[in-house]
Amino acid sequence: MAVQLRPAQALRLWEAVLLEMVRTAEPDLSARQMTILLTLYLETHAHTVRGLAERLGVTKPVITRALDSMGRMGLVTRKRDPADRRNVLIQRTVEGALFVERLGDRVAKKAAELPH
Amino acid sequence: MAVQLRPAQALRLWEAVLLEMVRTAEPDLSARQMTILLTLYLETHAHTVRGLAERLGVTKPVITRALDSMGRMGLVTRKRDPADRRNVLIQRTVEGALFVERLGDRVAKKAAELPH
DNA sequence: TTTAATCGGTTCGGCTCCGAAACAAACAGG
DNA sequence: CCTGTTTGTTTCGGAGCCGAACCGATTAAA
Repeated sequence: MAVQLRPAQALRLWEAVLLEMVRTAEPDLSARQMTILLTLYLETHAHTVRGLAERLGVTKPVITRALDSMGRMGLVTRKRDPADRRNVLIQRTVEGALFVERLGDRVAKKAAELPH
Repeated sequence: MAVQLRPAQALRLWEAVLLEMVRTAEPDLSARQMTILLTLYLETHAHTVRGLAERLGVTKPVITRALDSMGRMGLVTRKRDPADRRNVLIQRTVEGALFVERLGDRVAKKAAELPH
């Protein structure tokens, strides 16, 4: 069964989750950083800087800087591709996986609490 | 009937909507700005700068600047409170309402397209 | 009336981010 | 080799945001 979510409910859900994010402001991720993080943890194949830049429709430095800051937060790691040493493969971390998992739980919880 | 959304589905939904936002990047709103906008359009009572600052847990200049930029985008307007002229009441605009409405439709559409 | 409190806005130095361009390293083909 | 391409990073000037502190206007209290 597909997920039934009316536009008004969607907005309430979006606001509730955003408000909790802004208020707690743990690792404060921008929309771009959050998109990169979710892409990394939901699309399981290997990811490169170039691939992420194309997917998001941004330039390469944006990805490099986002990976820098998320790396400082411990959410991702980088490794040279041994097969083609020009490439950098972005790798997941335990901390990053936990962060994404908490986000999923948070959204699901807010959805369950929505008025009918 | 409450909204049923598993954590894995929630993450897919979040990623899909964020990706579309980043790629189109129309009015590019930060998490704080988006939260303010949704608060204004979902909580129908009158809003002041101070009230919004408390709700989001941020300082007043943050709200002032967010309202400045959203005002330039045509998403909100400000008006002095005639009853207490120290207050500034934030007002909705047609353009802002349309923006919020599009967001709701977008999230609902992505939710309906989610795999089971 | 004078003093204090409240409200939104502005100033300030510091920090982050932006994209275009230049760059170094690594491959590919002749 | 040597030339050209690809990949990720760095540099650069410019723009925007940050919170603490301060400011001017307004209201409330003494």
